[in-house]
Amino acid sequence: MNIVEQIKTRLKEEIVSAILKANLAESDELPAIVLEHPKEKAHGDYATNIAMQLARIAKKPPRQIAEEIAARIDRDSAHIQKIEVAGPGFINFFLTNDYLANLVPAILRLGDKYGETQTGKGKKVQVEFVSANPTGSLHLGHARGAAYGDSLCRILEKAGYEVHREYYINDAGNQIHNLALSLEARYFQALGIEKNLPEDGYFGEDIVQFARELAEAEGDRLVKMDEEERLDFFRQYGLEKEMERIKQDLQDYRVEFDEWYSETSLYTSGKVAAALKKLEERGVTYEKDGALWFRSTAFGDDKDRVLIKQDGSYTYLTPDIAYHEDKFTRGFDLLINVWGADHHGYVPRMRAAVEALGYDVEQFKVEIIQMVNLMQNGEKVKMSKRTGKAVTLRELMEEVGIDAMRWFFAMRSADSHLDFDMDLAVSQSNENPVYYVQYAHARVCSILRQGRALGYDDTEDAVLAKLSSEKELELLKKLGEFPQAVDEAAERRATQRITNYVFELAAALHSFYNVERVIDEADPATSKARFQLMKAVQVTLKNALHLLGVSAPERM
RNA sequence: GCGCUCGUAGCUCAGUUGGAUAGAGCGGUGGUUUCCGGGGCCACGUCAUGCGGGGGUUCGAGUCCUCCCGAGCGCGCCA
Repeated sequence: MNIVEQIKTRLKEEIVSAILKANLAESDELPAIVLEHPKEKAHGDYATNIAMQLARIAKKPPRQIAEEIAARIDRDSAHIQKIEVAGPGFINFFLTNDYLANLVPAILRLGDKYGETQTGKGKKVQVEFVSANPTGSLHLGHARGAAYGDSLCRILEKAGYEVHREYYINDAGNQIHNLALSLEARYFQALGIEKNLPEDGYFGEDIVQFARELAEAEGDRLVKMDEEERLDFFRQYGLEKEMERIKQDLQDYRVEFDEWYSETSLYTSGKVAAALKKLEERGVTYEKDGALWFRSTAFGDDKDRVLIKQDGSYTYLTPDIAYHEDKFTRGFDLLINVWGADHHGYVPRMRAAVEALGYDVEQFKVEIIQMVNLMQNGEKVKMSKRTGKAVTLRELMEEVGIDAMRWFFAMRSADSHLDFDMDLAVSQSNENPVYYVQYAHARVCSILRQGRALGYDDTEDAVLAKLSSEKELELLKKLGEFPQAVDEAAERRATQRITNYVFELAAALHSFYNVERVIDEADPATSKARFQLMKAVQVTLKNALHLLGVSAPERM
């Protein structure tokens, strides 16, 4: 348990024991003690509203209850300097600062591990994200989903969860057939043979390029091939090339996956048939108009859904149900799906399927990633200037940089629409939050370099009680909040909790820096303590930025 | 028509299981420089008829319920 958690736990225990001592409630009717971190500094380090909650049970006015509790708290054992009863019955706790001195050595000892918590220990989470069809380049919407999903995974891991990152490849079905036809047409065209793309084909530059490479490598060998054989080839080839490109884009974007799960494999392994059989056995299917239906309305969906079409083929839903059945049988405690906003209508039927298969819907979460508007010169950018098509992930990486993208996509809650300001993202100025926080890190590194040149070091004994000025204490408190920020971000699946934390920590650092001097040769004892404080800030900033996939440069 | 999401300062957005005087950045104004990185810091104020509007639940509502308005998206035997 980290230091701040220890302090809070101790305080809660002390509050409970005070309530019991005052006979305000029996232990079995006691509500959970909530400690909050008041926004107003004048309200102390922690505050609890327990007196208001007890008003009904104890049948006394909240303020009187608060006074009775406050009087019975053992201040010394809970590191309390002062207790105040305020407002309608809040109890405000002002802590002594002695515990903060332990924070710096703890952070230095933990290093990269600082911020890790035990919250998710023993829980297996599977996160499925991006899962873009392998029929073209990743673009803007995928960029947001990838940034969010990857940061979420990193945060969950930091919070102790065992995380499995997965990309579902839709490598079966119509769209792959269309990909093959499109590639075939482009290949013929590359050889100077006229051939049209199918109406719902894919017109991307990527396919033109693949076809050109193929024409160079293979000449007209494929033209002479049997048509069915040829389409098979193009299906395989197109899929391979598209996935290769997607994987490269994601890797460059600092997004990693543990598993690339093939839809086709669900068919070949018999999992689709097995899932269908399970649904039939559970009595949630029926036949109508020559098709097989899933009675999803029995589980809250708007209408029933087709599983097997009249022509005997499956709908998209069917293998997806098999996929989720498979996820559950792999023993995950929680499944998180990150989907684009255009798929939100699909959520009720998938949830219905999860329930119909006999699983707890609470273990199935869908995070909807809202739309992104690219803004440039105050106007919406509809299409790429270069290609006239949708703006790709690759183009954005080249134009605004990975750090800015990862930060901007993580900094807003996923479920609200986002205006991505390209001008701001590329600006190297204080308007740009990602530069602001990276600058803080670079500045600290610069101080550390100078300290080391004077012989300071992280491991020597320093009198950390020297860190007692207002700015130092604020900075220490902010450093101590990191594990809690990780927990909250994981719990709410809210990446913006981390960007906000990093920003606050950077601000606390700059604010300290302007008032206090770290390296002062006239006062080596204070300098040593502050040097270690700076090292702790550097470690924490770096760890927090790492959760976002944003680099922590030592120089800028 | 139905459903989902959203509506908080001039702009872009935070706001933890309902809690005290609703915040941040940017934009604006004024300070700050013999100083470890001035890409910083500090202050001000706006500007919110108090969180789109009305009603309700509650000791207490931006947060929960309900109705209305507005925006986006979705409503296929497509994927």
